Amino acid sequence: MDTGCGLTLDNSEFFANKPVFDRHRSGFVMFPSRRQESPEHREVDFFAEKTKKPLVKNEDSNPQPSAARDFDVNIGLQLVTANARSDQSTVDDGEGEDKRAKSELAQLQAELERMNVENQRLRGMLSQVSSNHASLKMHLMTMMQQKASTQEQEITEERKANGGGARQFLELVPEQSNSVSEERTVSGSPQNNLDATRSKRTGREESPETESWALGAKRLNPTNANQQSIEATMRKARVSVRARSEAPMISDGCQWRKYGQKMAKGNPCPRAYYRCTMAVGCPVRKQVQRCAEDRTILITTYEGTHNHPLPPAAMAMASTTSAAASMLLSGSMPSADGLMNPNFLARTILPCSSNMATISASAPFPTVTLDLTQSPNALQYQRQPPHFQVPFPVSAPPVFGQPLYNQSKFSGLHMPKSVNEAPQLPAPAQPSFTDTLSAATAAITADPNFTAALAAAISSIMANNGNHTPNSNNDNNNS
DNA sequence: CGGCTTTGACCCGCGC
DNA sequence: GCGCGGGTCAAAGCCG
Repeated sequence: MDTGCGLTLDNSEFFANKPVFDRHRSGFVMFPSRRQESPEHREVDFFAEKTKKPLVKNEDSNPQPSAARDFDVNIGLQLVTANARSDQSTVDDGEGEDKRAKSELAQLQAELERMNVENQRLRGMLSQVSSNHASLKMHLMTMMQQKASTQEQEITEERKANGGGARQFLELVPEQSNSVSEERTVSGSPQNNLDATRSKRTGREESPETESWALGAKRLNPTNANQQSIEATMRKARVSVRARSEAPMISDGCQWRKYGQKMAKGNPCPRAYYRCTMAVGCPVRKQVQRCAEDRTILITTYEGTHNHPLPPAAMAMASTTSAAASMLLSGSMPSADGLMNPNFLARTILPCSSNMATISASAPFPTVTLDLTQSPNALQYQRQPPHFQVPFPVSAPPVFGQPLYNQSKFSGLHMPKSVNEAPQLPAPAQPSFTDTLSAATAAITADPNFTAALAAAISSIMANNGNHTPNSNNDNNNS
């Protein structure tokens, strides 16, 4: 099935490195024969690597002048071919033919095995890096929050002094962002209470950390309460992914357990509720539902942040949703940085998506909708009124991994544009290229979410590399 | 037998 | 206060 946006939504084939814990089952009534079908063939492997390519690739047959070749770590292939040539020179053509073929086969198999090991190792490293980044991100968000309050205070003071300018600045802040910000900072909000009670109800399955997250905002000192509140909002922030698929669920590399199903009003298709079971007490949940108007569209809504290391296959989606959630939150901040981010978010989160990302800060949960369907009218089906939309035309070709890399690589250069586009920012007039580059670099290094998107990109690159240049990894490039 | 799905019941917030 | 809808629970049953 072609999604038209480069996502492999074909149910037929998964990559050999697909994690063993990927064992989803369908939950839709509209597929009554699901039990009889192989689960692996009934789900969309959203971020999985594409089908295997032949081990030996003729590198000269399709030269790629693009930046993609920068990631071709070519070594093993030449060794193999060199050996083959060496064999050819020393072995007679007649009886040695089979021998040579077997030798080549053995070499290739050994090479393949080595590649797989190396691949796993790199994926593990990526997983660890991403895990570290997640904790750093939380820390950074706390600091950003503090900075925001400081800025708000300064703005208020400036407003007292100047009047007009600051007022204009504040009026440019989308209305909803205030409410979201409020939601994030007011620890005693009804939503927090709701989640607290829900955590109590689900305490049997939730970790003490999760419970303390929900209840802590009430008891802890202001600083901790702030962080707890941020974490609470991080959990509440939702990322909705719309993808065209006939499969009942997208495979994102995580392990999910279905805990409920409901008929939602206005939609003949039931909504299924899943909980992440990769770690005890992981707060991440997701809802899967088909679009009422177009049942080929699968809407998957993620909520929360994983509290455990993720397998590489899950990294892309998790990083994307995490980045979307955190950017959404930072975008709701009443600071200049916050306003800049939604635009950057839209360009960065899923730059390979062919249409647009919609950021909805509407109650009760701020939601980012990543529309991966090709239909230009896809967004019209959204029931929630978008309070501000960030349409971003993407020129990336319809391949998931590589455009992500490209976009991630260059999205930093978009940043200054975004900065300049943000009307509330007094950007310097016509900055020089050096300034632009510096700003881009600063933005890249300063934006915590870029790294998440980058992690997703790297993951995709690794997936792609495994396909394009299976021989391109060797021990010389381990570092 | 453990883990999963199914599904009716329950809880809670919200609007009237 | 009541009804509705969303979200979750938990017992029962299924499956490997």
